[in-house]
Amino acid sequence: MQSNNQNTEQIILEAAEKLFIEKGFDGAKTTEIARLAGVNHALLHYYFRTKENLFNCVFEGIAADLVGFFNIAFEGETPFFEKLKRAIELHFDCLATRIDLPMFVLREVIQKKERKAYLLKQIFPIAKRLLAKMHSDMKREAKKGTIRPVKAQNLLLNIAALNVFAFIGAEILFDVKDENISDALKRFLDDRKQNNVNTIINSLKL
Amino acid sequence: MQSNNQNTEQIILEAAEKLFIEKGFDGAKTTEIARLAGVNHALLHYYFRTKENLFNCVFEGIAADLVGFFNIAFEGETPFFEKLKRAIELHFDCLATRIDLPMFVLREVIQKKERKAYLLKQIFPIAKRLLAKMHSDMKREAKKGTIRPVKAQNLLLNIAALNVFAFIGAEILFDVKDENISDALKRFLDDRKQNNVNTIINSLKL
DNA sequence: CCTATTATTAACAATTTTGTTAAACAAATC
DNA sequence: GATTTGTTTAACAAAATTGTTAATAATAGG
Repeated sequence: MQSNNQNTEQIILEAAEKLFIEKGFDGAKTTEIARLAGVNHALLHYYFRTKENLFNCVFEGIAADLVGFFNIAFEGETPFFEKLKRAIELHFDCLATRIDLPMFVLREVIQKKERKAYLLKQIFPIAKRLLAKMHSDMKREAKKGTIRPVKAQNLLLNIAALNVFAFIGAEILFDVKDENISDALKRFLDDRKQNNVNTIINSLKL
Repeated sequence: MQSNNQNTEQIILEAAEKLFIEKGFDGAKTTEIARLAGVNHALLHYYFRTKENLFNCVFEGIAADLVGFFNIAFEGETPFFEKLKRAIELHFDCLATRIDLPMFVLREVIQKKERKAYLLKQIFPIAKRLLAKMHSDMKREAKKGTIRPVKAQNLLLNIAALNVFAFIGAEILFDVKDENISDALKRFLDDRKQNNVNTIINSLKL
């Protein structure tokens, strides 16, 4: 079953991604990754040189996705609360595509300061732009008297907290391995999504 | 510098706690724990037999603390919003005593299903009682028309999300190693604490 | 003070883990 | 078809990691 192909690299990457997400950098072993990928473990080193390197390939891809999720929202000229609702739901849906990504990134970022530095460097310019946009929108609304005076930073953190924690909670309360997204889990996430929108919006409304 | 004492066990436990929290079960090595404790690494096995065992001693202590934090709140006959405010602040303050505990427990619980089972078994009866109390209080308030109709489960999750994420955020945005709780971090946490109370209460108020 | 018990260490050992190397194998190029 | 280039494997090796054991040091009890 030797593939002798360009996509061997991809197969290793996919196995690595699965195990790194499941067990973390320290918990996942290169031998196990190779075994899961169905290749000799020397091949893993042939393609990626070191475990660290392989991990970074996985991590940077995921981090880029996750960072991008913040980029989409808060553009356009729809009314504020509509825009806010859309942003929260969009962010939630992005996270929902792989339930275990948020916890993976948090875990690895908090554990190793180089990764933290890497992520912050990615996030900072995006967050700054987003916060500026939110701030100006919120100032306008506050002047109109339609929302409470809340700092944009706090609103953003509230959204992140509620959305991210939905998936952390899901990992604690349900079995999220593999593709078995049970009905109970689906209901839980739907419920949390709606709750998050309502909680944020109601907390702002006057 | 041989202590030859009863407290050697305690010294090892403290070193283990520090490294397990910092690096996780897989990342922390028993040799390093012994070195940090200043003892021969055979002694670690003499007292705790296995790494797994040592970890459980650390973990169960911390988990018990963390679980207990939910137990204090929502008793007494003060007005609902006062009670709620007090509960949120108390929970926040408990977590604040060791900023890195929430992430530690989440990480380990999500990674190993035995630990998850252990924690859930601890949490379930407490959460059930708490939710029942919240539910009856909230029903009364809803009837009075002082709060929106929100499920107690969602309110509890919202509080947990906002409070826990304050410390996860702190770990990402600040350097939380050791005891150097910087002024900036202190301000951040104070700000988040107040924000969390306001967000929750405003999201409920009609 | 002698003995039994407990605490501690040095030395060892099995296994795991990451990584290398040289050789086999396949594919493409000339 | 020979040569070159890139892919894959088996075998090896060093270091790390967890754990054991037997001998030594300290302590307590009689």
